[in-house]
Amino acid sequence: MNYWLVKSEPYVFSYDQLVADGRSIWEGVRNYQARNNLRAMKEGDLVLFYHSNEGLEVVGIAQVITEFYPDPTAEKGDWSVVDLAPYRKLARAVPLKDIKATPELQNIGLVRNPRLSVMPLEAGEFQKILEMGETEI
DNA sequence: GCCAACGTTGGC
DNA sequence: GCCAACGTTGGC
Repeated sequence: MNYWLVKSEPYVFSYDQLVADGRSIWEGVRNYQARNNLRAMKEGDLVLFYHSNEGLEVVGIAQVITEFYPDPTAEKGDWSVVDLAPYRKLARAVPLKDIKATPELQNIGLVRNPRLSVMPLEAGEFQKILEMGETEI
């Protein structure tokens, strides 16, 4: 089991939209590092869902339901997508400022490389954010 | 709306 | 292959 965090601008695609749709293709990644992270995802992996630009908080957990395949929206280039389904909404959203204020979370991509849209998390980091979100899985 | 950080592009 | 210029992202 691996753990991840993805970012989405909520006015483009929010966690609530994922819940409403039941599942979603995670399309449009055009960054090699983010793509490689997508490709490392395994079915069943859990993915924290972060709202960028607006909200600026981790709002829920998604699950990888289909491992990577070619991005149908890519006209050229070697890009990949996965399919995600909603897993559980956090009881309490975890704001970026709280993450930045938490010593155990100083190494995650949100803090170290704010522009990366798909990033791995250590199990301990994932668990810490769940605790902050008052959520158990 | 600004701007810093980062990634990509393209001229040499 | 280097590096300057440019574009994009995303927090503030």
